[in-house]
Amino acid sequence: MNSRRASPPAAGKQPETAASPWRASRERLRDRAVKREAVIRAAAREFNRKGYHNTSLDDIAARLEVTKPTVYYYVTSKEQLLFQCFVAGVEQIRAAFRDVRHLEVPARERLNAVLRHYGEAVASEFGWCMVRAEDQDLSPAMSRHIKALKSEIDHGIRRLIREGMQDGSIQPCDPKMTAFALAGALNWIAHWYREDHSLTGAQIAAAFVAVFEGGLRPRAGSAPLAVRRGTRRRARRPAQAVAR
Amino acid sequence: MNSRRASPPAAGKQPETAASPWRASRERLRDRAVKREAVIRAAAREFNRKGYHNTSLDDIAARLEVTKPTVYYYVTSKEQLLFQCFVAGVEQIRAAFRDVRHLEVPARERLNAVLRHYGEAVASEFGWCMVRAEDQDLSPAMSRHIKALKSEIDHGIRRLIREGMQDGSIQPCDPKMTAFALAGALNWIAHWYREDHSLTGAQIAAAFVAVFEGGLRPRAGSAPLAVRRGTRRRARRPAQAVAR
DNA sequence: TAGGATAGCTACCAATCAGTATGGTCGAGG
DNA sequence: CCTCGACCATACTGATTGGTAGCTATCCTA
Repeated sequence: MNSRRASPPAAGKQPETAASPWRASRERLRDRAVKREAVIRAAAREFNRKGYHNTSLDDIAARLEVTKPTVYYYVTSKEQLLFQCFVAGVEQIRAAFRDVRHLEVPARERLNAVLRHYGEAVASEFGWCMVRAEDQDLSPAMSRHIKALKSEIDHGIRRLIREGMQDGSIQPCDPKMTAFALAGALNWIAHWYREDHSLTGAQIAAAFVAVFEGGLRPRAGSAPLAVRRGTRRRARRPAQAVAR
Repeated sequence: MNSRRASPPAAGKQPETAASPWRASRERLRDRAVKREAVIRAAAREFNRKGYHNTSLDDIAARLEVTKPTVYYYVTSKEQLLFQCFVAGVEQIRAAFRDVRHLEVPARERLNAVLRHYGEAVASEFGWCMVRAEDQDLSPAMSRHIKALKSEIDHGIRRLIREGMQDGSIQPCDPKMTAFALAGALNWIAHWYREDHSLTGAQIAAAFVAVFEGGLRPRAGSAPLAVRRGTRRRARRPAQAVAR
């Protein structure tokens, strides 16, 4: 599938106008891989802005100052484009699991680390594609592939939860439902983050982890947990959480 | 818009094959409102199964054993169809807020009650439409309308959180981020519930509320588990949470 | 300099689908 | 029995869009 990945897409940067690798015919033969990545990245941005179905390949091509057949020169179908975006996002999360595997800390802390990376990935430019890649839009084969990847991550979270329950760092709970709740909250970031960039992905992830960890019910000896009193007047901002 | 709503769509039932009010030309003149609702409900089911863009109005019509112009006889556009499904779902949540308004219990418990209803609504047949109604797919006017409704719910949750912080029933936290986390987790139910009906909507909502309340970190008096190492074998089940 | 590979473009096709024009059918009121 | 209007079907359009055929231009190599 994604053979020859020169470098992981390095989400999070988003140089905004990311000078398309064409233009200067001088560097035309540069490297096929970097162009391919530019295509995928451009697709991710457009999907993020307008959704998969509302984005035509002409749109993506225009964004790169190229024509549609050129896009097809680097990608075999629109479906594959979505799939590649998905993989780029998921890969960041898989990396997070690998990173914490060897840490010698309680499972809850390993889980927190994964969740933080998870949140950052969802807030990245590939987040939308990763979270919203619908099997309804994909061929059965790709759908299976995607489900397998998602399932892997899900079970990774569940495993950390179980380990935490065993080493005493996590409250006894239902691993499946808890994993669903955690992943759901983080996935949803992709829906509203685009319109509300008041925090970075890392800050959001950290805030979420704090909520998950402590829970809503006040703890015995933990009054001064950050946050000054003085309930802010509701700010009347456009942001919302219910959806998008 | 939805004038003459005979009875609230009563989600949750889903008589599955909900005998379309057509069929026997005998009852043709029955009641316009019930037919209109049947159209909306059928649309919700199809959207839920295949997604908005992968569902044609011919599909919906076929499901009702009718033709497309008939659908247009009860609805002005596909967009409006989605909008009506959205409203049907959101109305359940608004009702939940109204219900708890007068309860004389700590804000945390009122919040929990709302979240439980919220979760049930998302798991209902209108859940998908409510959660996935993309402003990208809608005209600016309807998009604004939907955002307003979503925002209303979001701020309702935030308000309950603030009230809970004031009456001491909720741990000090950032109301905005906490509301996002809660709503996100619940919204995400719509993604996977369709494939995993092992629990009812109410059970899921209850499980989630339990997680939110207690948090992951063990509480003082509640976890006598000290614990050996020995990572449990992973269970290898098909379900997943990451998305869908 | 011929030949091949790379890379991109113009022009087109075929399919899908939201939405409509038009006309038919059936029950009700006169 | 006859018209009126509610209701629904047949058959069409117009626009979009994923994808392709085939030509062209540039560079590398021999």
